[in-house]
Amino acid sequence: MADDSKPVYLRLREIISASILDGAFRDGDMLPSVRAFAAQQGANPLTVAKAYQSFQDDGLVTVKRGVGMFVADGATRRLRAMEKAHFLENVWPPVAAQMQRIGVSLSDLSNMQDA
Amino acid sequence: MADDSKPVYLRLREIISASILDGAFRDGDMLPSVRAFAAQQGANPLTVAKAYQSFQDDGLVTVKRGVGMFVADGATRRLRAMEKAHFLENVWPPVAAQMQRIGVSLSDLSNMQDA
DNA sequence: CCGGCTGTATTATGTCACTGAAGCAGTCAT
DNA sequence: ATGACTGCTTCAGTGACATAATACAGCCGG
Repeated sequence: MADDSKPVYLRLREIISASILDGAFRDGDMLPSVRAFAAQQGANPLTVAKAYQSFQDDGLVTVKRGVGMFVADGATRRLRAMEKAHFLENVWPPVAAQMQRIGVSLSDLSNMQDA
Repeated sequence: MADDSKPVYLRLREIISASILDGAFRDGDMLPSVRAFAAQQGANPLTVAKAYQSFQDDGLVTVKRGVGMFVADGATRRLRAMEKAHFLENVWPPVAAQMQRIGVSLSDLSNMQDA
């Protein structure tokens, strides 16, 4: 996440995912066109298309060929559930293990957020 | 961490790092030889060497050419400090951001650990 | 219809990280 | 000196990733 060392198309995917979850794009909204988003992000249109591809594979966006790509109905909710499951199964366990090794507790982190 | 999608040499580095932090190797101990560790992990000796390289770049292991590699003095403490700083600066912020997006709180995670 | 927008497919090219194989070089016990 | 261990250097192969130019296919407002 926000890791510049990762492939561009994955970074783009995360940008879009975060935008949907944050409410910048809601169900039914049209996403930026492949060419427009590519220009905005300084990337290649094909790379953007590859990022969009993963979303339509999951049925999170519907494609109206010749018109644009739209956030599917219920996609926000489903995306949040998918990301949540992925987080709890694949992200959190190793993070928790690392925290134990380096001596960081959950209460340390909650105190951080207060600051 | 424990992510099979990451490069082998980084996975090896994490195995070694965890071993040191967990006390399997203490300051002054000799690490497994490049060839031995490679055979044990089913990796290429050069790949192991690349993992070890990152440790000597940080001064955490001292190299006695022709003899072996040894955990440097105070390396355990320094490694823990380095990993802790890296975690707080680079790992935790995006994780916290993602948690907020998907609706997972710290208390949810602490309840998980109880189970 | 037509021009301009949309996404998609094809092909080619360049770059770079990762991995691997073989051999060189230093240390030490014998 | 020899042999067995150590780490290290050099060369090469593979595949993923990103970019590019070009062309095609569907939609829509004029």
